[in-house]
Amino acid sequence: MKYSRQRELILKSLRENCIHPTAEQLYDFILQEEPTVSLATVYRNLNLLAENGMVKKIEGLDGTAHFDHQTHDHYHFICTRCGQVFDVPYDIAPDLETAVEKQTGLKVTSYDIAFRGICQNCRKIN
Amino acid sequence: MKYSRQRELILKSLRENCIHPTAEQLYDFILQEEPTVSLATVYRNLNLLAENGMVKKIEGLDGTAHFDHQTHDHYHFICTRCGQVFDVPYDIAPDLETAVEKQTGLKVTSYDIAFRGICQNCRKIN
DNA sequence: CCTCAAAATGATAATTATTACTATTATTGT
DNA sequence: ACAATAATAGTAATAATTATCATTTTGAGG
Repeated sequence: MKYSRQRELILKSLRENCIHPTAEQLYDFILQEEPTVSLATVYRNLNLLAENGMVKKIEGLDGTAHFDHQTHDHYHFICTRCGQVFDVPYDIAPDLETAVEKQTGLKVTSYDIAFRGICQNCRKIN
Repeated sequence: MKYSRQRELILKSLRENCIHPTAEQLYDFILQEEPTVSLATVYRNLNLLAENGMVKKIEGLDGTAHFDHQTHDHYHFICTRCGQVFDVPYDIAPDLETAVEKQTGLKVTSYDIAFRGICQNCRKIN
């Protein structure tokens, strides 16, 4: 994997954006700093970075993929009203790989949990 | 919600298909019995049935939505080689809603776990 | 510091999954 | 049987993502 200015910018931008953005959201953000990057480059690099474990790709929240600069184990909660994504700490359910393997014999290489609900902000409003 | 022959057929077909099919897979299956149903009808009804809790919509496995006739609490494992989806029993991690609420204050209304790995069949082959 | 092969890019076309639209048909309560 | 309402088939439209490809950038070796 060779260096590229664009990839560095994408990674830096993701780290500055703690909202778990989609590729398109991150693209819009990046355009402000560097208006020549291509949407395809953003998609390409986010997937590449995810394959290499440098970022996390989160699927199953709302149909579109989100990206997370935090790579340590943790889960996610999406507010079904405002769409905001929150982190859920790993220790609410640690070591599920082992639990699954014990019960089913299936060897888990990765997994995600997508929690859904209404966040505290939206709950207040209504 | 009025009765419709097509919806009944869709539900019946899903129950006969324990492979957690996508809308399109189920559509192909249904065509053999009833060649006049529309793909749109399959999508419409699967979503409708899911909203009413009669089937489960599974997202986050591989980018496309799968459907499950089993409505009781359980999780899923997808083989990243052959794409087959397996059930994972609920008791490997029960009552996560409460765990999340205790730790974060967020009220969970639903959640899914998508486990990934290589299934036992694929493991044998390679 | 040149050269060149490999990798990355931007721009856009293509694909895939899903939803929207609309005229027609089926269902159901009266 | 009638009318109101919901559902359908068929297709167009949309949204998200990936593929393509000509051009540019990177980095290792002479």
